[in-house]
Amino acid sequence: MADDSLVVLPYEGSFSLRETLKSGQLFHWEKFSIGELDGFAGCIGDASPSFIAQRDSGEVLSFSSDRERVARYFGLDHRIGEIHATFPTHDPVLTAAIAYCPGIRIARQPTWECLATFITSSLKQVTHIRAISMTLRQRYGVAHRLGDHTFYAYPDPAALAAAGEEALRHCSLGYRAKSLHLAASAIASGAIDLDAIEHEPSLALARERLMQLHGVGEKIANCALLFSAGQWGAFPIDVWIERILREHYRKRVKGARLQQWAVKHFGPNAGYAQQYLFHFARKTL
DNA sequence: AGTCAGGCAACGC
DNA sequence: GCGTTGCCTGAC
Repeated sequence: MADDSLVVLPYEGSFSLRETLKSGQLFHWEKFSIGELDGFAGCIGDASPSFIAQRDSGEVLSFSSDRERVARYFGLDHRIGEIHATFPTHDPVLTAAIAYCPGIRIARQPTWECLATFITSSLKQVTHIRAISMTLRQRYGVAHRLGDHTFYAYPDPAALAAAGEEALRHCSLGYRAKSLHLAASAIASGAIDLDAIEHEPSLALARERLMQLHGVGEKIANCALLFSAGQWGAFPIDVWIERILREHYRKRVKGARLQQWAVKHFGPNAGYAQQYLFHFARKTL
C-alpha cells in the first residue's frame, strides 16, 4: 500500500480533519507523513492502515485504493447543508458553536471498535482512552506495517473474549474489564448481533438492544449508535453537554427528561448538533 | 494526599 | 421515578 498513489477526495461544505480527530470520537489515529505530506494514519476495522491528509487549501488526500473506505469513515459524503437545514432556526448557541468549528464531522466507525472503545471510556479522559485503545490493539490486534511503522487493528470480539477478563484488567481497564469482556463474549458467541443492531432502523430499539450489555447505559449506547451506525438522532449526554445545556439553555432537568428535550429541540439530526456543541463546550466553558 | 474525570449498576427510598 | 454510592486508574 505504501507505493499506492495519493488522490484527492471530494467533499461538500466544511471539513477539518484535525478538529474531527480531536472531537472525542476517534482515539487511535497517529501523525504520519508521506514524503512532504503530513497527515495521519490508522487502521479502519481490520483493513490495512489508511492514510489521510489535509492541505492548508482544504484539499483532502488518501491512497487511491482506499479512497472509498476513508471517505465513508470520515463522513466526506455527508450533505452538511441539508443537515444544518434541520436544526432549529433561532438558536444562537448552536449557531455560535457551528461558527466556532464548522469542520467537525460525525465519523462512521466500524461498530465493534466504536462500541468497545466507548465501553472503556467511562470516567476516563481522552489521553487515557487513547492509551487503552493502543494497548488493546498492540496486545490483541492484528499488526500491519505502513512504511517503517506498525499499526494495529482493533482486536475483534473473539480475540478479547479469548483474552479473558483478568488479562484485560491488566490493560488499565479496572472495573471496565468485566464489561468489555462480557460484551466481547456476547458478540463472539452470537448472543448479541451487532450487525443487526447497526442496521436496525429504529433508534429506540437499537439502543434498547445495546443497553442489554453490562456496562452499556444511555450515554455509551448513544455514542456507539451516533458514531458507528449513522443514527444521527442519537444524542449522547455527557458532563460537557449537560453543562452547556444547563448554562446556555437553562435546562435544569437531567437524564431521560433532558434527552427528550434535546431531541425535540434539535430535531432529527440532534446528534450532529451535539457534536458541535460538545466541542464548543469543551473549549469555552 | 486528596480529588476528580467525557458512566454504570445496584441499592435505598 | 429519583437520588446515592462504589468502582479501577492516572493526572493534577
